[in-house]
Parts: sequence; C-alpha cells; structure tokens
Amino acid sequence: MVLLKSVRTPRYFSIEKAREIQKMLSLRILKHDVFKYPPNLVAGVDVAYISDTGIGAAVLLKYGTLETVDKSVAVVRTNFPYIPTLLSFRELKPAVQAILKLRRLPDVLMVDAHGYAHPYRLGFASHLGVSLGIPTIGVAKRLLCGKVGEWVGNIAYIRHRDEIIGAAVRIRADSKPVYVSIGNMISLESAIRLVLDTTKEGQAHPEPTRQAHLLASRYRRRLLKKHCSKGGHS
DNA sequence: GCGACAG
DNA sequence: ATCTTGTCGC
Repeated sequence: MVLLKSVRTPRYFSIEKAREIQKMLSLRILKHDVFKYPPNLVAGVDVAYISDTGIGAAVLLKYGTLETVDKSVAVVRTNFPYIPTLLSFRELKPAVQAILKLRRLPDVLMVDAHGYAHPYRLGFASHLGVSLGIPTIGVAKRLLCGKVGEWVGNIAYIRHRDEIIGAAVRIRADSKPVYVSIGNMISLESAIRLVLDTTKEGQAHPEPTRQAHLLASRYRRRLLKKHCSKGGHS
C-alpha cells in the first residue's frame, strides 16, 4: 500500500484506493441523454487557487440566449495535492459547494476538465456528474490520454485502448481545439452539440466554463487585494 | 524501466 | 493552476 508523497495528502488515502473508487464510480456513468433537448439552464464550474485554498465558481446561464441567471462562489480549504489523473479529488469540494449555492441546479453542467476521457474513465467532470447525479460535460484544454484521430470538419474523435473516449473540437479555425468528453447522463454527440451551441461568436470556449473561469479568477484577485491591504494602506 | 501527465 | 508586460492583430 503506497501512500502519496505530499505531506498535505490525507494519511489514509492511497493511490490504489483512489483507483478503486474511480473504476467503481465510472460504472455509474450513464452514456445517454438524461435531459430534454434543448435544456433550459446550463451551468459552468471552475476552481482557482491561492495556495491551499480552492475558490469554486459556478455560473448559471439560460440556454439559447446565454444570459446569466445566477452566480456563486465557494471558498474551501484544500487538503489534496494536484496529481494528474486524480484532479477530481482536489477540486470536487469547492466545485460542489459552489454549485449547491446556486438557486437552481442546471439541466446540464459543463466542467473545465476531462470527463470520460480519462485513463480510468472518471475525470473530474464524470466524478462531479456521478456525485451530484446530474448531466455533465467535460471540456478540457489539453489531452490527458488517448490520441486524436482523423479530422472530419471541425471534429476529431479521441481514441484510447480501442475505445472512443471523447472528441477534439475546433471551435475557431485559428485557435487550439478543446477536448470534449461526456461527464454523465449525456451522449458524446449531445455533449459536442451543447459545447458548440453555447459558444459565442469570436470566443474559443463555451460560455458556461468561460464565465465560471472568469468569475473564479476575478474573485481570486479580490481576495489577493484584501489580503495585501489588511496591514495598512488606505 | 522510461516518459506522459486535465487543473 | 500560478508566476507576469507588453504587444500583435482584428
């Protein structure tokens, strides 16, 4: 039983144990749509950090008009280090708390990370979707595993161990693609569709995650300013 | 054994 | 993720 190296890692948590949890929870992923299309509300979540403090941010948008319906932020102490493939164990708490602060849960949630496109098929987006029991989509900026296949139009499927685990999507001809995978309760086709449908003209990322990322960053800035000014000036 | 490796 | 200014381009 190999314990994680970081001193901040809970002592009784092992990588083997995490793998078991991931494999077990991945069995609970529903790969078909469990929501009506078009959805009424969509949301995006992201987490920023100030050392060991996680800042979870969620933004609820109306599908179609993409107008903001609600926003929320949750500041939570993190006790887990970032380890590739174990990202969800670090970001789950801040994200869940931010999402539960929203007046309403979204019909579909977009997450700034991979979902099924994960070596053990349980990226953060899936972990979140299974935990909350809601449809989720993973939208990542870089590949974690698998290979991007042949491009057909602006889409290229990602394969890993003889399985299609997601798709690279070219939102803009001049920018890098985003890697889309199902989180939970949605099909890959629908996931791709929602990503494209919630992307504003001129943007390289869908509004839900883009707005969540902006909110988390802005909030983080505010906290840093307070932190600096609480010792003297004006 | 040697890399690769979301945020 | 975070550390960071100016700068190129629409």
